[in-house]
Amino acid sequence: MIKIATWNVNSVRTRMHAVTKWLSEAAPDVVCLQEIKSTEETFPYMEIEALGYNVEILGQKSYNGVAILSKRPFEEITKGLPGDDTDEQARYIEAVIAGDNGPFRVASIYLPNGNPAPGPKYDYKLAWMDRLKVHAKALLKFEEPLVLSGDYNVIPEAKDVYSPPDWLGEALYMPKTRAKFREILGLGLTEAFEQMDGRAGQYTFWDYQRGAWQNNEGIRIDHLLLSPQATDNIVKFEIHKNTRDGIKPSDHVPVVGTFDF
DNA sequence: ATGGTCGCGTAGCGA
Repeated sequence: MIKIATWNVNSVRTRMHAVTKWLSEAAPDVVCLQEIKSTEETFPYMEIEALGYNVEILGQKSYNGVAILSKRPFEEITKGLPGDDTDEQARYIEAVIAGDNGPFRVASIYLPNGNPAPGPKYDYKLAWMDRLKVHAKALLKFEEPLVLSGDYNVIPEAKDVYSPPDWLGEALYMPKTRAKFREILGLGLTEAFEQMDGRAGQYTFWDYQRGAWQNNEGIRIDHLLLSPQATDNIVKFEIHKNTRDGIKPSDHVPVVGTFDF
């Protein structure tokens, strides 16, 4: 069994107390981190490697930054989303890892927020989603287990947000955003959540402001997108809500899939 | 109620 998790930690250095505790307790085999807000110079390699993980990052100072942690060695690493050589934001890293019955591929994705919409930031979001679609289409041709995991900054449906009317003008919920997300799914990917759960009100993010966590005013924006070969082999899906409690939590919680790879 | 909270880095932006 391979346990694959995604977690937007909102600064890996500030979150190390929570990250090390969760890694020890949940013991995932592969972890996709987003918003590490660190470069290779400042990333806490030692503490994470001490817990038994190999670490690869695409870092950036102050903003963004993604990482993949794996108990198994990496067979291949790709840094950056193809399709725009001028894009300097660190939002994509991909790895091939050996499973028990052959290799599987995992990506750590930090899709742009896109607010305010409309505007140049929203244009960047939509263009980034187009690039992701092109790349996902190419990856699906391998016909292998593939898990595209991360903070998509997309609320797929009304059931995935506490108050849909409040989000109509938000880049995370605008019709064009959701349509593009459906286009990506339409390539032949399945959302792990929809496959295994699908209920309304299952959130992965609660804002720091306005007592959102205490009032359960959340949104579901962290997703695992699966190729058919991964969908066929998922055995468990969990949202680790308890990490939203405690001292200095991230505003996102881990989303975890277990696979018979 | 046009606020409110984080993180980075030390002003103001991004979320």
